[in-house]
Amino acid sequence: MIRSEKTRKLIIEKTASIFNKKGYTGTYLSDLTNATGLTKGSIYGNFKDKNEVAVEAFKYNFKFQSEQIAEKINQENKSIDKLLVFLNHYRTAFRPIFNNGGCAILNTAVDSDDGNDLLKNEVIKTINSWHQRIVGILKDGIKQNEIKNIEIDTFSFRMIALVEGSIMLAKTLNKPEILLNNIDFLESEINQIKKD
Amino acid sequence: MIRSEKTRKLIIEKTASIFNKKGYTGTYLSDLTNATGLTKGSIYGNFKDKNEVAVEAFKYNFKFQSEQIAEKINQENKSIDKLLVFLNHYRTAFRPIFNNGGCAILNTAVDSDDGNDLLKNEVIKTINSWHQRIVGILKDGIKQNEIKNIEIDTFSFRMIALVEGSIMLAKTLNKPEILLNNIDFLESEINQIKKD
DNA sequence: ATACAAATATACCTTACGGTATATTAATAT
DNA sequence: ATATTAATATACCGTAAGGTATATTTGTAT
Repeated sequence: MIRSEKTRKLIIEKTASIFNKKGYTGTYLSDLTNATGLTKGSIYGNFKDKNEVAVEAFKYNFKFQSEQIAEKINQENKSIDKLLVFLNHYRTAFRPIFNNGGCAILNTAVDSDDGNDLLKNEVIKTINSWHQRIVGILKDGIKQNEIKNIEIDTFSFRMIALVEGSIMLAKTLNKPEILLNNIDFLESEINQIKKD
Repeated sequence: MIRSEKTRKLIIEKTASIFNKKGYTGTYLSDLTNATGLTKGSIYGNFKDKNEVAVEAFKYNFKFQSEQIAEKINQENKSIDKLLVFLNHYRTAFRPIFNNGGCAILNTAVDSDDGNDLLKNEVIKTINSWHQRIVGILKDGIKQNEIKNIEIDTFSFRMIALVEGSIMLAKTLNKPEILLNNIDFLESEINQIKKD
């Protein structure tokens, strides 16, 4: 790895959780230099501007979670099991997620929704790909005759919405059981769409 | 109304949606002076600091919604109908809510979660009172033999979580149907806890 | 060992942030 | 009409924001 790539990586890794916690406007260049031990000159030598760092930080935060989930999902064969594995991920992952400032999608969606188009577009792309991932699993399950013929779009967006809303509540109120209970609920929902 | 009260009201009303859209750090004193037509001196004559304006703006944003809901709820007698009225509120209210920058609870929760304790505590108080409101309706319904003996806390937090998560998704993706579909779902859930 | 390029640091710019002491204006009571 | 108080505006701080031109250092190929 050439030097600049290494530095870019260093900057992204060290600042990702800061952006997630404090948001785009709330994260200052001084936060970036403090966290990395680098100077502004070095950061601007590797990134066009603060916005580019923020976008990369968001991608990193999401990737960090999605890669763990993808790994678990790929170990399962049946669609139902893939969905359950995905859900169960949050039962243990919520602690590190909370420590990292919460769900990056939720945070960045709210943060960028009124302004900052670059970040907003990135969030939209990310949600869509997450959604498509679930849709794919459901479609496959229906094809394989494992899953009933449900409204795929509605079901998958419901899963995402409930997970995101639960993360917000659980983190804000410091009540993890809200998340855990709603995962229980979604699990029972998933078992209900299972064919016999 | 004495002059200062009038001005405080003016400042809160004119800046509430700005705070909701741009967040605490993202809203500058210059935004406040531009929106109100007042000077910094006048604003600081009526508020201790920017934080106090932000807290009042949040309260105003929430009140704006909750008062409409409360009015509708009070017109119903049966617990089930109160819950349905509350949910159905969002079918039409989502447009003005989106134009105002989205759900104030969601936005402010995310915005204040890592830092700004004043705002955060206000959000927590607000969520708790909202939750208690739903809990009260459910308890009453059970007492009156209208509603089955369900897990009140779990059920009410699920409602809130799904509504909040749906608002986030619907607004970010510009797909109101996500919210509407999930309201449909919650409606059917409510009808299921109804005693025959 | 030296020349060259790539990466980083230094020093600085402009702008505007949040906040405040003071001056001015507007309302009120006598 | 005048004195007093309340409300608002003016003019100003100190600080730090985001960003950049230039100097310096570090790595690399010869």
